[in-house]
Amino acid sequence: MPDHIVRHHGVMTEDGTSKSLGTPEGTDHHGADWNDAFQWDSREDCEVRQILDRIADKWSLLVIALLDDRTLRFTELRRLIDGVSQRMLTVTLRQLERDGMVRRTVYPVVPPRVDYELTALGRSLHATVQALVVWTERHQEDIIVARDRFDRALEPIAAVTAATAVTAGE
Amino acid sequence: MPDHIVRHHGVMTEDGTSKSLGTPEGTDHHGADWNDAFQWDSREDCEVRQILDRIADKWSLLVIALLDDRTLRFTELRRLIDGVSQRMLTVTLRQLERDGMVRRTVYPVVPPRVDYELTALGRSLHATVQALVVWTERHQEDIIVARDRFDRALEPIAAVTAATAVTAGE
DNA sequence: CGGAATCCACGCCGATACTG
DNA sequence: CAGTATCGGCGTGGATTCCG
Repeated sequence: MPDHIVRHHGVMTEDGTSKSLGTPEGTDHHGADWNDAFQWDSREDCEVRQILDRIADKWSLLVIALLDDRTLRFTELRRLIDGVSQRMLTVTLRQLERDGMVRRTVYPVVPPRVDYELTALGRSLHATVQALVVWTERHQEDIIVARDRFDRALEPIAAVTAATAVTAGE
Repeated sequence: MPDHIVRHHGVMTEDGTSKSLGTPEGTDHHGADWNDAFQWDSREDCEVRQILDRIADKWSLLVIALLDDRTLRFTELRRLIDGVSQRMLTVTLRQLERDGMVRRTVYPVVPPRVDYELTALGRSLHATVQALVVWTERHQEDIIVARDRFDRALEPIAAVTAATAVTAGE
């Protein structure tokens, strides 16, 4: 048995909710005691959560990063972002424009020319987003190692499960 | 015509790619000149992008925020996160465990007790994530205002479109 | 060139039932 | 209590077509 899974033995009570293992206040654990510690609002309809879902979007982060300090045309963005479809790029840019992150400029020429650039709000977001990107770059090795450990720890379990099934089946 | 949409008039050429509007180097714009400016890798199979997609996940952010400095049981997390299904919480926690963000501790008691807590890696991520949350909280008003402006600017266009359709139809 | 609109497939996710 | 397994809806997003 890998001891990093079961790291500590409980009191072997039949009640997992026993106070001897923590949980001081019983069931009343989601009242004011966690909320006042500047934890954010967990409600589903919370504005912050909706906004986070939007900016944490798969393509939004890329667009914001690429538009930093330079103006790009639609097709340029399309080329720079590997794997994005025309539809998703359009949708993403519209959302970012709606949220005030991106300014869209249409030139009345033919064929059309449309430029996209970050607004002040978008640039301020970029700084924070960049911090997240930097964190990811600096820790990606740790994450890869953790994944390998996790996956290798799981393989033997799968093997045992298969063997058990065979044994039980015959 | 709202002038904030067409903010600047081009040269009225028939070629939207005209150099007179910018784009100094012509089509060779995605070579080394943008990549060496510490811009991140835009390739779809890039590790950083995959990891970002994961941690920017709808539920992951909440779980990481809630596990900061405290250990929680499965059911506690379930109660604290409004709207999460048992399935998604399980999946999210497994992914976070696999990525080395969360430590899962199983107590061999009946009924089972499972504790979740952040690892050192998870805590370091939390700091960065928190910055993003703080940014969102501080700018949510700006975003709401921007959305209202955008939506109100769009309504008259829709009205004109409908009127035009009626006129053309009769 | 930069979209908008339509169609459709795939995958995510919720609901439900069952297990240890 | 803390899951796993299975099914099914439906939303997301890709491919395609057409337009200004």
